[in-house]
Parts: sequence; C-alpha cells; structure tokens
Amino acid sequence: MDRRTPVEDETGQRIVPEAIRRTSRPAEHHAGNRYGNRPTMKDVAARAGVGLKTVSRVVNGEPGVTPDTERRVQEAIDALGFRRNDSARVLRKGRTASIGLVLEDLSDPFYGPLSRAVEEVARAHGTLLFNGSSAEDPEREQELALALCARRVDGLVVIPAGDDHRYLEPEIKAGVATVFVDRPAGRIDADVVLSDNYGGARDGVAHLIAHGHRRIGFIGDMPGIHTAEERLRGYRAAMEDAGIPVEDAWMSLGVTDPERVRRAAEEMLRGPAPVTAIFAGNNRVTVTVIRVLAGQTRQVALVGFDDIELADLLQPGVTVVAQDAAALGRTAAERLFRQLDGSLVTPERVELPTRLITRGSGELPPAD
Amino acid sequence: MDRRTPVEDETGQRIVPEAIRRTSRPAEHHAGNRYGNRPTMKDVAARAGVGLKTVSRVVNGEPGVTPDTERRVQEAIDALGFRRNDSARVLRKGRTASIGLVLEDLSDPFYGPLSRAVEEVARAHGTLLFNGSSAEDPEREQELALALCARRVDGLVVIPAGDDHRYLEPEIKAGVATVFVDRPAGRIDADVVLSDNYGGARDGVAHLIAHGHRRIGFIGDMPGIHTAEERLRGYRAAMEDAGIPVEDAWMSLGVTDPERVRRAAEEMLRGPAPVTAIFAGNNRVTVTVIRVLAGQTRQVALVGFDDIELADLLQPGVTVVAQDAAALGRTAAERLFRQLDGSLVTPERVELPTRLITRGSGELPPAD
DNA sequence: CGCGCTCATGACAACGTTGTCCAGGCTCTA
DNA sequence: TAGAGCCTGGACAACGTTGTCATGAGCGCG
Repeated sequence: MDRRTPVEDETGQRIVPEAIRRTSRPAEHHAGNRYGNRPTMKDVAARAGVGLKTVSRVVNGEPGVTPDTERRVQEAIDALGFRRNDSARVLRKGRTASIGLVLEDLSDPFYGPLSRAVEEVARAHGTLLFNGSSAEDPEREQELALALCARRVDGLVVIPAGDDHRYLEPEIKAGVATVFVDRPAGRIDADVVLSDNYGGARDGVAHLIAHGHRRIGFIGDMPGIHTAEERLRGYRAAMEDAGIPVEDAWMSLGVTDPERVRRAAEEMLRGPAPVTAIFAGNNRVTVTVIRVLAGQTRQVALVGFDDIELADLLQPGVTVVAQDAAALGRTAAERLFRQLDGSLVTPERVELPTRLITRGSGELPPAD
Repeated sequence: MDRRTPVEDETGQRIVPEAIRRTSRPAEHHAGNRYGNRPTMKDVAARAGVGLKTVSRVVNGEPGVTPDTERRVQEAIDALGFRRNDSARVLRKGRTASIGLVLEDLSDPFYGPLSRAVEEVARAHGTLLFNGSSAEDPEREQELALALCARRVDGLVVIPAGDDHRYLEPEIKAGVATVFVDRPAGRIDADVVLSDNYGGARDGVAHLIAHGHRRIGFIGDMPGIHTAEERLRGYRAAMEDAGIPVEDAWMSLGVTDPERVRRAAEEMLRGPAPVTAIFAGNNRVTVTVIRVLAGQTRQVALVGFDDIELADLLQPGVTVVAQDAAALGRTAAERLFRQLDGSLVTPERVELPTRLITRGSGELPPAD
C-alpha cells in the first residue's frame, strides 16, 4: 500500500501523510490578491512588453497580431501560468456559456443518464453545466433555480418539484432560456418535455388485462405529482376500456417509502378477492414490490413503470414500461439551445413515447 | 392528454403548441442590454431614490439601513424583478462560491451517489456545483478541469481519467483547492480519497478461498487504471496467502465491454480444469458475469467489486465487496472545504474501508 | 516625393458589484 | 447650548476583461 506507517482514525479511515507542499497554502491564501496572486492580462502585457489589448487578442485568437508579438505574448502567458478570468469576461460579454440543471436527486438511477445527456448537448455547444438536486422540495428547487439565475446561466433545465413556477417569470422575460422536463411547469407558459406517462401506464395495464387479469392493483406516488396522476389516469383508462370497475382497495396512492409500499402491497394480496397483478407506479415502488412478491407463495403478475437494472436477470424477468431518460434530457437540452439561438419561439409541449418491455413478470397468468 | 390536436413528428414525439408568450423572446434578445434589459442596482437605486451602495446593503442584508429606506428599496427590487448579478460580485469579491466536479460518467450508478454527496456538502457551505464527465478521456478531463478553473471555481473534486495532473499545478498554487477521488493524482502532490481497493479485493478473494475454492478467475479493467491494478494486487495477495499459484488463464485484464467479458468468462469456464469461482473487478463486469453464469448448468461462485442494485433479489444473491460511493464524495468534499478555510494544509491520502456483503453467490461450494 | 491606405497596437471606457471613506444629521451629555 | 460620538447614506475606485476608437508606422502608387 504505502511504505509509511498508516494511522487508523476513529472512522476506520487509513490516513497516510504525503510530502509537504513546497509552498504552504494558507500563507499564500491570506497574502496578496484574492485569487492567490493569479496573473492578469495586465501582468502578461507588462512581461511581454505589449499593451493589454494585444494580450486579449492573443488569448482570444483574434486577428491583427504579428507572429512575433504573438510568440512573445504566448511565452509570457506560459511563464506566468496565466488563465483568463471568465468571471470578468462574462461581466463584459453578457453570456456565461453555462446552463443549469435542477433535478430531483442525482443519485436516482433515472436522473444520471438524463443529466449526462444534457451535459453532452451542452458540451457540443461549448457550454458548462451546473447541477443541483431539489430533493423533491419546491422551496429548494426555487432557491436553486434562482441561485443559478444569479450566476447568469444562459439557460435552465428544470425537473419541477413544485407546481408554481411564476417565480421564474422575470428570469424568462430577461432572456434565460428555460425548459421543463419530466413534469410540466406550473402556472407559467414554458417549454415542456415529458414522457407519455398516461399512454405508457395504459399500455402496461392493458398488457396485464390481455393476459387475463381483472383484479389489478396500482401503487403510485402522491396524486399531487403530475407523473403519478397521469399514470393513475392511464390505469383507470385501461380498466375502463376493458369494462372492469376499479375497487378502491386496489389503489394505493401517495405511498413511496419502502415500508409503506410493502404494507400496501401485502394488503392488496390479502382477503377473499386479492389482486392477481400489480402495476407499480415508478422504479422505487417496483423494487419494493418485487421484494414483497418474492416472499409470496402465489404467483402475482407485475408490470412496473421505469426500467430497472438487472430486471432481465430476476426470476421471472420484470416487465416494465420504460422511459428513455437520455432522450428526455437530450430533447430538453436541444430545445434550450434552440431557444438561445432564436430558432424556437413558441413554447411547446413534447411527449416522448414509452416502450413496453416484456420479460416474464407481466405475462404470468392470473392465479386465482 | 391534451384537447388540442396532437401532431406526430418523425421521431414519434407528440408536439402540442402552447399559448404564445406575451412578449416574443427573440426581439427582446437582440435589442437592448445584453441580459435582456435586466435591471441593475443602479436602476433600483434610481427608482427607490437612494444611493447605489444603499441598495447593495439591502440586497446583502448589511446593517446600517433604516427600516423605512429598506422597505422602499425592497419595493423597487420587487417591482423591477431585480436579481443581483453574481458575475460582477465574483469579480469584485474573488470567491465564486462554486466548486467543480470532474467525474467519469454521470450515468454510471456508482457516480450518482458520489456526486450527490459532494453536492450536499457544497450546499451546506452555500456553494454551487459544476459537473462534468470526462468519459475516461484524459484530454477531456484536462479540458474540463481547466474550463472550471477559468470560471474561477473555488475548488475542484477530480476523479482522474489520466495519470498526469501537472497541468493543475499553477491552479493549485493560485489557490484552487483540489481533491482527487477514487484514483490517485498523477505526478503531483495532492489530497486523495480512495477506497481500499487492495484490501477489499483481497478480502473478497479470501472469502472464496475460505469456501473451498482454489481455481479462482479474475476479470478486471485495464492495468493502467489504478483501481484495477490495486484489485488485481489484492487478488494475487489473497491467492499467495493461501499458497495457491495463480495461472495466467485465470486472469483477464483490460476487458471491460460486455462482449469481451462474456468471452473471457466463458473461456475460464472451459477446459479440463475450469475455474470454480470468479472475482469480478467492477460493477459492469459483475453484471455481465452474472449473465454468463445464468446460462451455465454448473454452479460457479461469484464475488464482485462494487455493489449493484437488486443484487439481493437474484438467485443466488450476489456477494459483493461494496464501496461507499457517498462516503467517498462526502469525505472528498469535506476535505476540500477544509482546504479552503485553511484548516487543512498537508496533502494526505485517505483510504475508506470496503465492506464484504454476503448474499449467496460467494458462498457456493466449488463444483468440480 | 508625397499622399492616402492598410494594418498592428494601445489607451480608455464600460460591464455591475462591493469596499473605503467621508459628509451630514441626529442624539447624548457636560 | 456646544461638542463629541454615532448612525445613515452616498460618492468613488477597483475587480479583469472586451469593444471602440485613435495613433502611428509602413507601404504602394501616382
């Protein structure tokens, strides 16, 4: 590992001292300029014996500089380790070449690919990405979005936690391109990119019905959340299309933490006329339901909204209605940049299709 | 869905026009100030009939303003929709209250929680987080890191893709706090937070040996990657400790894409003396190996490095050496802020322990 | 040979904010 | 009532960069 003696601290971390830095940091920190003596264009100019503006020209690759002068300037830049201060540049130019992404929780496997997709589009436009998690808290969403606006991001991609986004009106008016993803914006006209939650859920439930099920349970998120509402609506529509009256005992809403999902599922599976199939309203619910079903003797069919990793390796494989998270992110980001270059003016609502992936659990026959 | 007629475009997206915005954006965009007529403190001051600095005081909650004046200023702020321009603030103050995170791939489930943990610590320090994926490309890592430095982030958390980070030396000298995570920095003295890859792999392999295995395969990433090297070293150490000579046919290195992992695994399982257990070097390898083993008639034991979701629901459950991605991120971010407040001066190397989670696949007896 | 043209270069202001410093009005006390 | 001290408010410079414009040298051409 390391030849020096390791010390074990209270948390079990092994800490090994490295060589001391040549220059101690704090001293540098408190002395001199705020950026720790960072050279500016002025310094470079002085060293190269040229004017300030000439340095600016070289740094930005503008024409009108003799090769000889350019060489002198470049040498000074390298010698001083100069790096342009983009804060000042932004102040002057007005564009920050950065956009913000406000999502719910970066550690949710659904948002990783979405964020990555946004980043790739941003990168293609020479733009950096700020990231922030709202943790499903409307206040935190607003705080984050406004903090990003204060940083003068050129645009915002928002996965709404709240249902009132009027606070963004002045920003949008001031030119901040804005796209909402996954859930629609509240009380404001704006670009929206969604999955077809209604259609996806309807198809998933219809799939169960097609395999002979009539008593089908639905476990989903709070009705206040748009996606949850749409999926419930899809469930109801599929049932109605098949002429099956839905019983209250089959529906569990606003249930999201594993313990309550577990109880809800177990309840549906009890009694004289238990459900023979369950439609799970999102990936977290699906995972918990799988756990519950694994402990049951009777076979219960399952279709989940959102794909989950390794779903194909379980016994049986988990049938899901999959959204394309990357496509959501990509579409949103592309629309954002089209707003920025002026080619997109009218706010629209885009719905991406979902895909039913059959793997076994949704094709089990009813076991009454 | 929507009562207006949906139009289906070539990609199957359904597009529904929304109401036209009251003010058309592009016109606003090209006319007037660069920020689309954003009010400044000067505007607020004029409207409130006070001095510029007084507005600044109110905005920043500084003392020395009568309640009456403060009210007038606040009214003007609300009326104009003023939002402080942090770019200018940064230029003046020198601290951006933002840090950068350069990681490999945000859509990898290992990095989501890590990123989220960094964000939480940042948030606790009133700091925003830039995110960027290097896609395992050293050049792109450097490009990203330097772009973040040009934005004058206060600090950088880097998950190295390359093995030479001397390009960051001027930045570190200039006061950019820097912490490397998951893999050590190359050719530079810096703070590093790692998992105990060597110890974890050794424990995992020793676990297999303790269950009677002697012919144990190892499938891992390129030897150039630090974590892969350490894990291989752990494998060798465990084997040596048990007095088992390792055969070349048992090791497959530099193999990471599913197809080649599949071939490597199948090869190890062929022949007169096939391996009876496999140690998988990372989460992606583990998943592919699980797929291969699912197709085998003979039972083969498996221990994987990195935990994977739903590992407990498979048959058998997958035994893994788990790293705590969130702890890595949290530790790194905390050290970064300790650098910033000056309480951390000497670069150190911190190693976080791993945890062996037994779920069945690692406890299968050898089937020769 | 001189005129005007091109081109490299630099001086200067401006971007929007905050830190410093000073002015003027108030209160309190001797 | 005068002087000291405090409190509120504002004028001004500075942060590092870029856009505008002026300057002066070099050069071609009549």
